[in-house]
Amino acid sequence: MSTPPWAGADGPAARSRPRGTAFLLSQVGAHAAARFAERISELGVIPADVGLLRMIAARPGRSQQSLAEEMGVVPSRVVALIDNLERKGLVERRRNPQDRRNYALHLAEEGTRVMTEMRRLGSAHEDDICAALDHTQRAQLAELLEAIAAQQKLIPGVHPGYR
Amino acid sequence: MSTPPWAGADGPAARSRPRGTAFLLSQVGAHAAARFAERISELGVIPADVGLLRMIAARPGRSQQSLAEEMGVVPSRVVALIDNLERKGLVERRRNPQDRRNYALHLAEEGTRVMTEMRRLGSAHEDDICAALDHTQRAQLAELLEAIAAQQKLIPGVHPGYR
DNA sequence: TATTGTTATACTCTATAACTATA
DNA sequence: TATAGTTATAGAGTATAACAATA
Repeated sequence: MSTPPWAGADGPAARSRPRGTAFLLSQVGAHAAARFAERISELGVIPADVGLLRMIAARPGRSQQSLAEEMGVVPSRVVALIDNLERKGLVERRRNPQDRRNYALHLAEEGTRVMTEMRRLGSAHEDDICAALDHTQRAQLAELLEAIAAQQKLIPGVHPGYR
Repeated sequence: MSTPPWAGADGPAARSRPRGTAFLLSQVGAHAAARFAERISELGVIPADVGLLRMIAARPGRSQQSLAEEMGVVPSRVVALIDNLERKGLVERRRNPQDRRNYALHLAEEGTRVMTEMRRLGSAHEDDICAALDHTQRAQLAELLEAIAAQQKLIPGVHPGYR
């Protein structure tokens, strides 16, 4: 790990001033993301897979192209990701008889099962990360973060770090 | 970008429930980290460099080995990072006459100048990220994040994502 | 000629392990 | 024999661009 400049110096003098909020945000955020990745690894998926599965579940039959656009990645990246999910039996590529150029992507049965597991893990993750806060504080934190997210024009549900 | 499962589904029904706090944390945190990396790129350094410079500034004369341990990376990784900083004239490798196996690392003049710039950028970054919040809210956010960081046993100033 | 998906290629990042020089 | 640092190598991840099939 490295220490960004806004982290405060190492000496006792510097320790006394409050650590930067932006640094704390990115430190705690990275920790949360790492812990989540750890958790879902037991399902054999990576964070990018989680996003793909959710996008397919939300709109079954969509094409790889549309996923690439929404994820902000190049189509060839989606090929590899879907290859993986298909090999694990989580997703099915079905030929579209109307337009045989693209695939209609669907969750396989195992994919649906994994999605259920992911929701369970997501809840546990939430409780783990917020264990230090009571119900009121969690709501407070969420409110503050949502204010930042809105002002920074972050798209709800889209995670710039998970590709 | 992908959407983790705790992000809420895409449909209107799912939109209605509050987005997970853990997701928001990692989303906003990743955004903050990316913006910071963007900012410091004008200085020609990456986040890992920033950490190295700070560690060297805090304890001049230390060895590459000690940096590797504190960063939690392999020594060969430090070689490349210091190579870069030396090539840019930010850091000097000085032979230790007592033990000619290791180097004593010091900031070069340019390195000190860059550190000053980094502090300036760090302040601007802080104001940018927290622009949506007033002074009281920033303190509140910092308090909540510090509670999480402490409970999760995060080491102050050590960023798991910046290596 | 345009579009979807795939493959080939190359580039970056990083870890492992062998190696050099010093002790 | 042990330690600090370096280099060589290989592997993962990912983007670019050429390509095949279909429209």
